[in-house]
Amino acid sequence: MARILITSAIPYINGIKHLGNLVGSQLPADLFARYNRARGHEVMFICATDEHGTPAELAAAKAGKPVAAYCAEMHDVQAEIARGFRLSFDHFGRSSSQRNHLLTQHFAGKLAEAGLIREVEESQIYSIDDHRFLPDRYIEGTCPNCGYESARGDQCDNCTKQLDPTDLINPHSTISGSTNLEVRKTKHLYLRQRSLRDKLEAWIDSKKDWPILTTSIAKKWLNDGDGLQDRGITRDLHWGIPVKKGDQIWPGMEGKVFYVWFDAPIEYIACTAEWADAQGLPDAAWQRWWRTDMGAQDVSYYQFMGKDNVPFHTLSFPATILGSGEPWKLVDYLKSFNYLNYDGGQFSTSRGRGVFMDQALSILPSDYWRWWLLSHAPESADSEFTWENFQVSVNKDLADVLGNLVSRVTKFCVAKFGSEVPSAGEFGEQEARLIEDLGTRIKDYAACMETMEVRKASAELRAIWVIGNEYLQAAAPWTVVKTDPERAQAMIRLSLNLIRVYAILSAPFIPDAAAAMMAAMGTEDWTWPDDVAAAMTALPAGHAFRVPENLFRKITDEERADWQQRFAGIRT
RNA sequence: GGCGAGGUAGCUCAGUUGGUUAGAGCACACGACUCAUAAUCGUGGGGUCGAGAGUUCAAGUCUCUCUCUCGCCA
Repeated sequence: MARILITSAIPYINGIKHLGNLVGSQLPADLFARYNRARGHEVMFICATDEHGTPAELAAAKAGKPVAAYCAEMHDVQAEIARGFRLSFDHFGRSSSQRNHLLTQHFAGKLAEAGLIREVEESQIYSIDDHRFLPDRYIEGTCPNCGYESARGDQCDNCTKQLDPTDLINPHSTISGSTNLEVRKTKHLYLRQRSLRDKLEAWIDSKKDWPILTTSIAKKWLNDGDGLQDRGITRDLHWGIPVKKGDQIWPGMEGKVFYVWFDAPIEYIACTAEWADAQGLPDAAWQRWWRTDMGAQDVSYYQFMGKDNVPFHTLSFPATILGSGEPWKLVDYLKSFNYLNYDGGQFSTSRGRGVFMDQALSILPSDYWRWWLLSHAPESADSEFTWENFQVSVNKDLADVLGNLVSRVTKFCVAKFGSEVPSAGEFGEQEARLIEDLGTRIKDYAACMETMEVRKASAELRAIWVIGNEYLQAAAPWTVVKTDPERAQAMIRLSLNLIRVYAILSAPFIPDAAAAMMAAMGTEDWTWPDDVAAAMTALPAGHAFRVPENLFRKITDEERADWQQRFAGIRT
C-alpha cells in the first residue's frame, strides 16, 4: 500500500468557478484520489479556498460585507458546490485559517534566517479616499503618449506603451473613482529567488517524467530575459496574514500582510493540519504527510492545476520550501491542464460566459458533467465544450452504452428467472473469452489511471462497457433461453456480476451511478477486480438484486437548444 | 513586435525514439438482433495529416519559409 498525497490548485474565493476551472484541477485530482483509494492506497486529498488579496476585499465591499464574513460565506458556498460535484476532499480548508497564518509566518521567518529575504523601499500610489495603496491595475488615467483616457497604471491598452502610474494624466482610483491620490514611500519584503535559481533548475531538470507543458513553462521563467526575478511577498493590505518573522514582530513591517501568492500554496500544508485538527488528531498525523523527517519519506505527492498556475508551483512555492532549509515534502509529479473553451470562445468569469458550477448542477446531476469533462479534459491542448458534443456524449456513452446495459440485464433476468442471481448452467468458452479480454482491458485502464492520462482512461473505461454489450449480443441469452435455459442462466449470472465490476471500475468517474449500480446488486463489496474470474462469481447464485431506476436520462434536443441559449450571454 | 502552443476524416480528438494500406468515438449508409432507456452488435464509405520546399531508402512524425488560430509577454 502506497501513501499518496494529492492537492488541487485552490480556487479563489470571490465567486463561483466555471467548468473550465473545475476540469483543470479539482476534478482530475478527485478522479486520481478516488482511483487510488479504490486500489487500497492511503490517500490524503487536499483542497481549500484562496481567500486573501485585493479582489477579495473589493468583492466583499461590493457585497456590503466585512471581508472575513464574506469569505466565510463564500467558502461555504464553494464547499457545498464541491460536495455537489462529489469532490472527495479529505479536507476543504481555508487559506485564512489560523494554521496557515502560523505556518506562513514560520516559513517567512526561516527564509529570513537563511538570508533569503531583503527589504526594499519603493514608491507607490496611495488613494487617500480609499485608504489603501493601489496596485497598478486599480489605477487609470489618460495616457501621456496617445491621450487614451482609460490607460492603466502599468500600461496603456490603446498604444500598448508601458507606463509608470506616476506618468498618467488625471490618474484616478478604479475602486472609488477618487482623484485624491499621492505617491507614498512604502517598504516591502522580497524573496531572493535569484539566489535559488540554480537549485530550482537542478530540481526541475531532475523531473524527467513531467509533461512538456509543465517543464517548458518553468524553464521559460528560469531563463527568459534576465532569468528568475526576486519576488515581492508582502502587500499594504488589511486582509491577509500579518507579516511576522516566525512568532516575532518584523520591525518596519507593521500593518502589512503577506502577498496572496506567498501564503496560498503554504495552505496545502496548513490545510492538512486543519484536517488533523478537525479529526482531533495530533500534529504528527499531518506531519507524516509533509515532513520527510517525520514519516513522509515514503509519500508520493501529486499536484493538479491549470497551466496558469504552473510557475507558482514549479518555482515560487518550491523556492519557499527549499529556501526554508527544512525537510518539507516537495511535489513529485505535477499534472497541469490547458484551458477548456466554451462554444467557440473562452469561458469568462467577468463576462459570465459559459456554465458555472452551480448552474451545471441545477440542470443535470454531477455524473453527467464529470463524465463529459473528464473524457474531454484539456490535457495535450486546449479543448472545447459544445452543447451538441455534450448531449451526444452523455446520451451515447452514459445512457446507451452503460445505462442501457444495466437495464437490459436486470430486466431480462427478472422477467425470465426472477430477482435472484440464477444458479443453473456453467460458464463456457464465450465467458472465458470475455473474462480474458476484461482482464487485459482492466490492466490498460489501470495503467492510464496511474499515469493520470485522463482522456485515455475514460476511453478505456468506455471500451470496457462496450465489451459487455458485445458479449450479450453474441451470447444472445434471449434466444438461448428458449432452447437451453440453464445456459442462459449462466450468461445472466455473469452479466449481473459484470454490473458490479463496472460499478467498481466506473466509480472514480461517475461515483453516484456506481453507487446506484452497487446498491442494485445488493452488495458492498468494492474489491478491485484484480482477479476477473473470481470477480465474476462475487455475486453467488441465489443472491438478491433489484432493477435500478434508469441510471442516466437522455438530454433532449429542446433542452440542448434551451441551455445553449441560456448560457451564451451574461450571467446576472 | 517578441515568445509559446497549435492547425490530422463532417464534429471532438489519438498518433510513442521518422518505417508496412494514417487511427478512435460520434455523425452517416447498409445489415443483424429484439432482452433493453427506438437501446445493442456488425460491416462500410469518408482524410493529398494548413501551404510550399528540403533532409532521408522512408516524414503526420526532422529542418526552413509562408499562412491561419489561440494564448502569454513587452
